[in-house]
Amino acid sequence: MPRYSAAEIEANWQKAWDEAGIFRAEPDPSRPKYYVLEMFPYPSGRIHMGHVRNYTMGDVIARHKLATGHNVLHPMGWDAFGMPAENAAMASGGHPKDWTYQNIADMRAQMKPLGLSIDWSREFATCDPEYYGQQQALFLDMLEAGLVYRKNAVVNWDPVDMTVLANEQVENGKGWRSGAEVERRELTQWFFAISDMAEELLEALDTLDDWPAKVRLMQENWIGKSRGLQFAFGLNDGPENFDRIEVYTTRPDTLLGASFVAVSPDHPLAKYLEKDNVDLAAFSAECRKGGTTEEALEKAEKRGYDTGLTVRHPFDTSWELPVYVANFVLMEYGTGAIFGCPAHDQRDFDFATKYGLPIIPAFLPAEDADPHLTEAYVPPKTEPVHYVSSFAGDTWQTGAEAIDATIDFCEANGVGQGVTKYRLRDWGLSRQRYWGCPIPVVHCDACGVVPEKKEHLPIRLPDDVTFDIPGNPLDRHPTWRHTSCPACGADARRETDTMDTFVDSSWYYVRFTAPRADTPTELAAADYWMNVDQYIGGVEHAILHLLYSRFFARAMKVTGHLPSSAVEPFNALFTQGMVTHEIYQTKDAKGRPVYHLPEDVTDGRLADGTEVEIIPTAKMSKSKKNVVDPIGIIEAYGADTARWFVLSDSPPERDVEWTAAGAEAAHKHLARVWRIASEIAEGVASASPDSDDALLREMHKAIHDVSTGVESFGFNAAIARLYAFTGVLAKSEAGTQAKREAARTLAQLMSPMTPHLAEELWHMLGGEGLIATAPWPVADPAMMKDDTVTLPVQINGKRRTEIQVPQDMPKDEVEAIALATEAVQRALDGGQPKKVIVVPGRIVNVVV
RNA sequence: GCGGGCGUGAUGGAAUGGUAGACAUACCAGACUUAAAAUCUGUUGGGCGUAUGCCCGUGUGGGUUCGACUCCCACCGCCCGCACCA
Repeated sequence: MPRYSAAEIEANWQKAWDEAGIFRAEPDPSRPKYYVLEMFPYPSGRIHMGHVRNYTMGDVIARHKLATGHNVLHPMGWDAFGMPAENAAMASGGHPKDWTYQNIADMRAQMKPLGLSIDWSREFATCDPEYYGQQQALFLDMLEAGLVYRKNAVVNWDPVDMTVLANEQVENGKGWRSGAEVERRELTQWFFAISDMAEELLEALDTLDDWPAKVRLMQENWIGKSRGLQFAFGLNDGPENFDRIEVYTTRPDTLLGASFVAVSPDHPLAKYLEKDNVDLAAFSAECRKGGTTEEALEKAEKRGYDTGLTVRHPFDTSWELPVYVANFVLMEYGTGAIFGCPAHDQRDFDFATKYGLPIIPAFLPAEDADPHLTEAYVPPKTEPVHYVSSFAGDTWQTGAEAIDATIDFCEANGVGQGVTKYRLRDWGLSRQRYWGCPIPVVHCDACGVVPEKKEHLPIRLPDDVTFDIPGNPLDRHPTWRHTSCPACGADARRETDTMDTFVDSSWYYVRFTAPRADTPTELAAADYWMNVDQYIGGVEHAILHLLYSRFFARAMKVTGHLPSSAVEPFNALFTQGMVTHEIYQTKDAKGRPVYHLPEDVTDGRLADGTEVEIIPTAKMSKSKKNVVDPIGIIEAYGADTARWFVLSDSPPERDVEWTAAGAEAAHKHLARVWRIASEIAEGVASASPDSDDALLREMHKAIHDVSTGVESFGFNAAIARLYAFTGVLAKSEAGTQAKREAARTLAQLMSPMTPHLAEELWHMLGGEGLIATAPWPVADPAMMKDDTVTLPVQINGKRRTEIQVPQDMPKDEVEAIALATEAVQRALDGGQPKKVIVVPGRIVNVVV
């Protein structure tokens, strides 16, 4: 008997699928549609195990849906703009375009052997002019709809990548890509008006039942809704045009505990005062350059500069409070100014202690509590406390009640308004880079900023650029920026900024529904295919990409590029875990760690016998040398083995540890299935198909459990059931006919995970056509049950014995049998049970 | 600091409130073999016992329940996200 040869099988069946065109997706009203999408890859040049896991999961869903009669759309493309291409060009002198397209070709070639059920006819890269030209059209429509605007703003400047970053792209004060300390610069930039949709984006999170709660929560926190009071303190003897300081607070109930007002160094008042005050200028400069990293903030002292100015308390104009410029007040949030209440905020308490400011409690735990606090008193908002003076009758209130009462009181007395604020800021999309989608506008001396005409699109990137000096090559290109004004025809300059690459990935999922359309989208196609039914990707995109996409789906509805029925882009989201591996480490002469590749380590030793230290497990990374290359695995064992392994053992949302032993075992199992099926196929069909109840039962259980597992991302449990079924099949004494049936079902159940092997088995066992399009088997609940069932019998909740009873025996008969058992009789010792619980088909519990 | 999640054999992990440890790995033993590989079979939570069997066991302590890995409370540990957000 020949051995299981994955290489041969896999190439053959990929060809067969290709020729049959079964993964080509076209609208078909006779079948329910199903759009499954994995987050498309950045073309780095090499696929890794994370890709394999991600795409395999999507493929299992897609193939299962195809077999259950759905019209499946399962596309693939390339998130192809971005810095690495430019960095590569700078390092090696090539062109980002060549580098990117070569990488795409390489990665496509590496991906194809995986046998994914992808409609490759819909493939595109975001750097194709056909794609980014449509993105420019979309941009112009958004501009017209007021969803994009230009403003002068303090932005995050990445000094290494020499470009602006969105707030979401700054992590702990560092650029998300370069890791460089982000600087603050004032520039005129383009912004998407995402914050206008803050409330809608927040509210709609509740409708995303099939998203991980964790991701919804992260977005909720990011949007950061808060309700508070905005009001002003009157300023005494302020400079011209400054007669008040607006503040925002979420704890207006602490107003009577106010002891100072502090403004940000970037507040207009501070900036004004700075002009004539060298000390303040120096203080502010110090604050601005201070790092914004976590440690820096933790350690940074809360410092203030006393401006000498005072403000009047809104409820008692004779009550004067000092005005400070303080390093911890952010211009970006609220009004850039706060009032400090040391009694109920630890940071304010520290500040007040340092500068000798009064600490006045607005409320206390009890009427007779000591008002001299040694630290800030901050009870939960739901806990009733005693207010020293109340804005609403009752002096015993919870914080939440007092806040509402205070806002009502202030509004009634014209002191301020209750306002809702969001932490979410508008999305700055301008990037001073070459390898991105050009922003299609023109700067004209006479007309100002003018949108490019749609018939001029795409505004193509010039090919003749150099990367020998830092900065944006578009800026210094000799001719590219020179153009004429679309409005008046005079000489004008093109915008040289390009779009953030997150724009590209914010609408690609719609483009897949009509990838060659000469408008950004085709309404009919979008209407048919959208929304994405199942989206799969890494949790690292929980905020950026997913929030931007949710914004874009709404924006595209406004501009008419999506039907009004569309609301959310992704009905269901699954965030899969990473593929990890042990790290092998030795130390060099100086005690520094040296890492070793998995293939260089055998039984914990290097080839020369040196013992390596095994560091448990971590995400695969080049620097730690714990990367297992999927290509090597596919060559050694075949794609089906790689696919089977990444799905087994660990639940898909958790990390899975790649082990050589596990991969080996996966391959052995597939070879075993192949062997079992071959033997069955070669067996002479017996005239009388001897059935085997145990086999049939296991088969129907497998159908049920695998179907459920595949539908609910329980791939590991589905695979466990398949192992069990295989074991029963191998041992079955049934006639060849019955075994053939069972083996065919096994092949079908395995087909989403190991599609090539499944086709081979199907073919071997005489299945009709392709297994990929064969109807998915249906479990018969009646067949899953045994005629008799083993019931555990508990005495006082502890399992003592078991009984065999017919499946449908009435409760009282089961009870009688249970009571008659030796174990129960012994426990009763002649007495009567206090209680007997019989759960049919489950358990009997006797309480004595 | 705020928010969320997770703690089960040597290991990855199963388990609608109903036989804890499915399935796999690893280990051990056996069959086949001159031998090895491959394959097949069996054992494996801890303890006591010749044995029918008994006791303990899902991070710790308590609670609800006939019955708790599962629900509730407190604590311990680990992981993740956000964070000078007023």
